Amino acid sequence: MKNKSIIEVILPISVEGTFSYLSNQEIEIGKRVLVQFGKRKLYTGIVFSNYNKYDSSIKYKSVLEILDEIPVVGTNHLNFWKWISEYYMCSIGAVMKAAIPNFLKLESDTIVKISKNYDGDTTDLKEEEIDLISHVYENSKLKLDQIFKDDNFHKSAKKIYSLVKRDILFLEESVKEKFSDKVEKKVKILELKNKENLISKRAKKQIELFEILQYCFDSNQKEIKIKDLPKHLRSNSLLKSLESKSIIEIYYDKISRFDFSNISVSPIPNLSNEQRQAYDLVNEKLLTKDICLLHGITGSGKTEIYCRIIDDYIKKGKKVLYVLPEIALTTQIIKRLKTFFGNMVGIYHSKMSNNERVEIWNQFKSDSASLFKIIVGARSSIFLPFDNLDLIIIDEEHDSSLKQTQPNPRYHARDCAIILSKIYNSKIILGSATPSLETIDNIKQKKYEVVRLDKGYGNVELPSIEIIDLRKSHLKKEMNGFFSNRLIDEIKLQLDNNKQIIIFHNRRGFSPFVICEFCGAVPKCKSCDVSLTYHIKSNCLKCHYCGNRYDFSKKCSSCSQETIEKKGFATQKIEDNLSEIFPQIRISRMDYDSTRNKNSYENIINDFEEKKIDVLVGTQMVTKGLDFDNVGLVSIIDADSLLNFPSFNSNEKAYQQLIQVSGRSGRKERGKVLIQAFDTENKLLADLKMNNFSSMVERELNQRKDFNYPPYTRIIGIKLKSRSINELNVSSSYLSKALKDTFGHRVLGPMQPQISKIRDYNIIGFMIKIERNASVSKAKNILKEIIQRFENKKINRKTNLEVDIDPISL
DNA sequence: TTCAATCTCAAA
DNA sequence: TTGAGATTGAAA
Repeated sequence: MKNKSIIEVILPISVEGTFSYLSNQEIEIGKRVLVQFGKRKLYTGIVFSNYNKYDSSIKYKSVLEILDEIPVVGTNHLNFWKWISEYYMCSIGAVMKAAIPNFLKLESDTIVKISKNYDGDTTDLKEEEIDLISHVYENSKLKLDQIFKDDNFHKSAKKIYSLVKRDILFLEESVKEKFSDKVEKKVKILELKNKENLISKRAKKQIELFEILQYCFDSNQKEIKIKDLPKHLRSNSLLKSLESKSIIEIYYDKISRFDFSNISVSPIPNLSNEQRQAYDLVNEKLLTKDICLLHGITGSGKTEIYCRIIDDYIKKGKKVLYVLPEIALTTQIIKRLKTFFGNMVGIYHSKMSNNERVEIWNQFKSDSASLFKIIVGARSSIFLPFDNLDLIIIDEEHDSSLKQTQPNPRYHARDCAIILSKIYNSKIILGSATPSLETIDNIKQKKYEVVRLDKGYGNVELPSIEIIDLRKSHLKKEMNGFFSNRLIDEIKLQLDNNKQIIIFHNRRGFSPFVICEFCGAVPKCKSCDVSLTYHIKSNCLKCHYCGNRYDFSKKCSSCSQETIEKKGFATQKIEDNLSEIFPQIRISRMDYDSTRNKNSYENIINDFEEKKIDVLVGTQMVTKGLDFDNVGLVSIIDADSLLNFPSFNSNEKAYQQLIQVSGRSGRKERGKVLIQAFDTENKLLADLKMNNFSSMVERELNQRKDFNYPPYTRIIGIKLKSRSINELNVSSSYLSKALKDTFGHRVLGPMQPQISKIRDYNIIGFMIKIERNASVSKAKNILKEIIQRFENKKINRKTNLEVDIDPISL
């Protein structure tokens, strides 16, 4: 093994550990390599370490290709990956999968070809084999998995392998580069003499083009972009003919997908006194502590403060990461940041095109002096390979979208960012109007600092909150559909004042369930344990968990009566109901169904901004961060559905959500919030009305303490999933015993989740509560052993086990 | 006997 | 995660 080094490689698969390969040269850590793994398949791996000892028990393969000149991630980030994989109990390969843009992960496809040694002799061949061969013959570059997808051949794996053995077919692995530079077609002007000799007088277009070129050339412009030419002169044949006369040369120039030209920026607006104070305080506190929470009520202008601080940082040549819980929010923030910081701002999230993501990524690789100084992104942006990072802002710190739930790694961007900040020695600002209890606890423990901002920007008062007693309204028959008379009057008033209205209801579709009024049967999804939601537009029943559609009919499938009725209400029905009451107004709906198309979300927002819409009805999509000036009223149609959610953090989440929606009202002048509820005695609503966040916090914290929930414990969630209920029961009682033997009373479960079956998989959950003063990592090690034993048991083979560290719900 | 579906294990 | 040899099960 002389002159060969052994390197450890991370592969993008969910198998524990790294893998050793041989290389005839030393490869820098963080570079991508192409390696074979398993019998055939080629993967892109990332070099994790060098200088390893030779181990005779390993059958080494060699690195096939080194894919990078410059490492694609630094050692800093690899340590970060390692931490994530340990903390969240998943393979480092799973972390790699989440971290690296898809186009940097090359994978081979198996191509089926006809062997050169095959002479076409069909004797000794079966009919199916001949079919197969001719299929391969007709389709060059046929992928193996394509054959299996083909209905005619989907069962032909064995045949293919036997034909391969007989040297009739052969399999080739092909790896394609996925990323491509964006190019621009250009023309270089070479020679402008002899126009008369070269171009015939009848070639009018050529002459026209020639003259334009001449003009350019004379004004000292030696090349021109095709797209700058007039449309009728861009044709390929026209350009080709000039090229053949050596007048021009056509070529392609690599360009960036992003605009780095200097655009004019406007100054950041001056801060109000309150903002100024908060700004000063944040700066002061960050001198001694690394993490500071900016606890500012909605509409207090946190963003301006961020901008100031960002500005300070980039003026010192430093880099800032700004993480938001959702992609939808990035567009608005980006717009604002761009006006202040121009093209120093970059975006990064999973809905961007693959090529764009690679380009951003490359911007951050170690040697390139990145043009972006600020990156705004969703949770995956914590994986960008910064060479240095000085400030991380986690906005809407409490938002559960910061946590990934599916697939592994189930990481929380806020918590990971804190680790990241230790690696880079950077500061963190958490922002929220309703901070998570975990964060509040960290402040109480003096781990984080906090700065409060209790006044609205421009001294706008918090919206007035009124709770409408639906019980009374129903009794007094003061209802019109789902709208109490009080609410209708208020809507009228707002409309008369030319104000806009947002109506929030967290159920999409038309009717959340349908029921047979004769026998009481509720149609459910075949694959999931959920009732089906009626959608009016497609007149069908949909399962909101797996997306299955079913035809809607009045006829009950269990008693055959024509008595199926739609019950309950969701956004579509509210929209309908409202337009009956107010036929003349413009209503729009914003939910998962109305924002399926790429731009529909932005279109709705824009229309609302431009006041083309009077009332916006929506699900939780409307609760987050949207900033409209003219909203006078926000209404929650049915608060009870938020309050009665069986999860340990449901109150916290409900409060956060209600505050969030309320905050959409009255950004410029005081707005109103009307909450319709049956359970008007609810303490949460009282706190909300009094804007008493700390009362809610104290009550919740006491509850959490009494019942051993976070932040007083750390939770490890475990889910078992299986097609067969019987097997699941067997596995779960096995696991239950194994867990309880070691963790005792800390184990909760087995328990049925709210939805016990999704996509034909039955689910059973467990929860382990680890005391705050106990070692979580020790617990994880023990758990790992238990899981190992669980998976080695034959009876559990068909059951999937998922671990979720710090789950946000059960 | 034969073929496909399913299980099981190992990969560096 | 993937591939393929081994095992199982049903059809013929």
